[in-house]
Amino acid sequence: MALAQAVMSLLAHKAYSGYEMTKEFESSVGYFWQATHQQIYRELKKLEKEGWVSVEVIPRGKALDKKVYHLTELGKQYLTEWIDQECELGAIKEDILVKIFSGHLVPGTVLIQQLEMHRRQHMKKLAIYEGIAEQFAHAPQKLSLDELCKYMTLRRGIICEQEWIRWCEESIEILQKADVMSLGLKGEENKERSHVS
Amino acid sequence: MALAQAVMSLLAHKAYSGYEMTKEFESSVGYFWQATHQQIYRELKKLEKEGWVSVEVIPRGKALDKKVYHLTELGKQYLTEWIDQECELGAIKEDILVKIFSGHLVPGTVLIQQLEMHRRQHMKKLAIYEGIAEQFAHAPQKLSLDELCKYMTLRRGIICEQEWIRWCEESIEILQKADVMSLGLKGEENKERSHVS
DNA sequence: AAGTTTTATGCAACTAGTTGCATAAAACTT
DNA sequence: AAGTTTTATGCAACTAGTTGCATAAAACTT
Repeated sequence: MALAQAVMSLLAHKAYSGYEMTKEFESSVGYFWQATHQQIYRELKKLEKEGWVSVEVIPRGKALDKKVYHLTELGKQYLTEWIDQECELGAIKEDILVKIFSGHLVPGTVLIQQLEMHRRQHMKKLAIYEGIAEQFAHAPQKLSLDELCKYMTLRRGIICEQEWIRWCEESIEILQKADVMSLGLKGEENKERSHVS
Repeated sequence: MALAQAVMSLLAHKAYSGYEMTKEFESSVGYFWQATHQQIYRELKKLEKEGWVSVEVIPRGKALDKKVYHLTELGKQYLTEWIDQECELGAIKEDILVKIFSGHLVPGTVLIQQLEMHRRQHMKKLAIYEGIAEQFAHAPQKLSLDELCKYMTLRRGIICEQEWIRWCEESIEILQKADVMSLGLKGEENKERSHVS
């Protein structure tokens, strides 16, 4: 897996402590890679052992030392070599699709409710991404290569959210049409049943 | 995690042996949930213990017995209740976005190459999905609810692939423009360097 | 002044998922 | 006839990821 590379990818921009990096994984990087603080602290230790990152220890009195991690030349070399290698497509694990797949077990209204909830969740994410995108919008031609790279990953996030919303709307429409047409009775039946039980 | 539900979701359509289910996870269900044969065999045993699936043992002489799993009424009940519950968005772990995120470390040509490879991979997947979609296309109005549900998940797959392709093309264009404009020299520099080393 | 939240790091025990095998019959290929 | 592929199930050992803690200073809130 590429947690090591995701961590080093962040360090390629600037130095981070474990805590700062966790925050980053909860926001910006979070839309293409997830990790808990536990994973991050452990990974940073592993990367240090390999010589891919170096530690700058900052004492904080009686509290545990703050440790700021830097990408080493060796780490940078490893990362650039990894980028040039062939990679697989990311794994997809979507609860909503599992639900839709066995959706014939429940009344159409339950599916529509799920799809509407899902749509709202993606609307929220889209709003967040569009907020971040504004930072880049004011000077679109003057972006440095490193800003441009961040912008491209953000664009992917925006497109992804837009298409989830489109699919939710399309699916709700399909279900509504099906309910009116051939499955009208079945829908009523189910409504009655859930009323009784 | 929802491996249990993904397995039961398949059994909601028909009975499967572990082997048959593995094949299904490699193709149809594979575009929204992945699992190895090991995970599936173990999960089926777990589900049997819970009483959510029942086993039909078919002897095959000297070879190990074939075990066909069926969804029980209890399992069906559990699954329908799960469908109605709130769920989180799926986790995304995309190597290609990690690569782009630290893309300023490598020459633009390397990124473009990666994006083109990625585009080809999604084109392949799209072709497969569109092939499956043809089965549904000949009688679009006459689909049963259970076929309709499968069709909706397929639609999601198709939209997803199309948008990955769109994003790859957009990103390649952005990089090419940036190379010509402000970063032309840097690109040349990098080309020279890779020529020497 | 007391209580809560944020910053900051880490251990231990757990569940989930992966990799590399082993076995063996049936079907297909050269 | 011998070799390969497909069907079919499973163990053991591993790595990856999650959950529930514990600690403690600094900053903010009532």
